[in-house]
Amino acid sequence: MSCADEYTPQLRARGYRMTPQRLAILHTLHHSGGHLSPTEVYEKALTQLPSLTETTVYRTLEFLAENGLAHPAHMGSGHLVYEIAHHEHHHLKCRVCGAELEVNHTLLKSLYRQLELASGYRLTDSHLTFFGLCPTCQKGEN
Amino acid sequence: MSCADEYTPQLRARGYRMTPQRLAILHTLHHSGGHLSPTEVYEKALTQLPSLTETTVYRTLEFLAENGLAHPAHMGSGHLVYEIAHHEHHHLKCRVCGAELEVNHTLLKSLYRQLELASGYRLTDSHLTFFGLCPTCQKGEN
DNA sequence: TCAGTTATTGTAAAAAGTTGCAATAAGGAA
DNA sequence: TTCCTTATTGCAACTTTTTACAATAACTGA
Repeated sequence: MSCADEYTPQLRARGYRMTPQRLAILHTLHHSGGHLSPTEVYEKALTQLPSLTETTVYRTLEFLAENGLAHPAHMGSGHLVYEIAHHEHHHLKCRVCGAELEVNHTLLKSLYRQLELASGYRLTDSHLTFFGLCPTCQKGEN
Repeated sequence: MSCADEYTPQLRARGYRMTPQRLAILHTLHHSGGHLSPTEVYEKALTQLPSLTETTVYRTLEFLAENGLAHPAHMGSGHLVYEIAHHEHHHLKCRVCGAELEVNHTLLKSLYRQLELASGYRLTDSHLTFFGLCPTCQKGEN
């Protein structure tokens, strides 16, 4: 199943349009395992669609995130990375060596329920990155 | 107790120095209830120390966060805000109207323990912002 | 108090991200 | 197919954030 076939209906259903730019960006996210920074997305997608603009990349990534086709993740220092929305998960990153772990969303489920109960809010999204020290770096630490 | 008296020993203990720039920034964070963006910190601190530079503000905020004197919080779209480290808490923000709620850190304690057990990491910091719909906006939503 | 060490700052330039607006083109209707 | 509406893009200017490196000044020890 092509990216076009997979994602076009999802956009149409919400009243949005599929464009070569969005397709190139979706294709890039789809075919590169992990998370990419906006610049990385731009550079990769450029080989596919040389007319692509960085502005469009930023806007499209935010657009895809708002519509659930991509997940944004905070990677510290206020930087965002994106990845295709295969499944809900979060990240746990080592402050020292940068090693990363996936945190399954099910771990957060109970926290979500508590937050919703306590606040009255309905939680929508929260691709979060937790920070800490990985086992290896803990040994070399004070 | 002045900011200088309060924070200088904490920096010294870690081998760092107190400077007029750090003091001005700490003072600014200390005396303005909520969280501030780097630009807001710069503008406010400037009245106190006209020679202050934006570069220094960025560097100092990150420095203070790393050393536990300030808390960074992800406010969506990759933007960071900072506040003085009075107590551990997180934010819950409405996607529609922007209303914000404080989430006490105790709610996250059990999640932290689970994450540490499952990963072997030692969690250090995670001033997080969760996103959702507040009760009011839920009514006006589909 | 003074000199030495080096953490910290400022400068300037680059990189990253945002915004307004006119031009373009995707998709629905005729 | 062709026209029309308007979502979407590109451009250009702007704001925000980062980086390299030389100059400065905070603390330590004599």
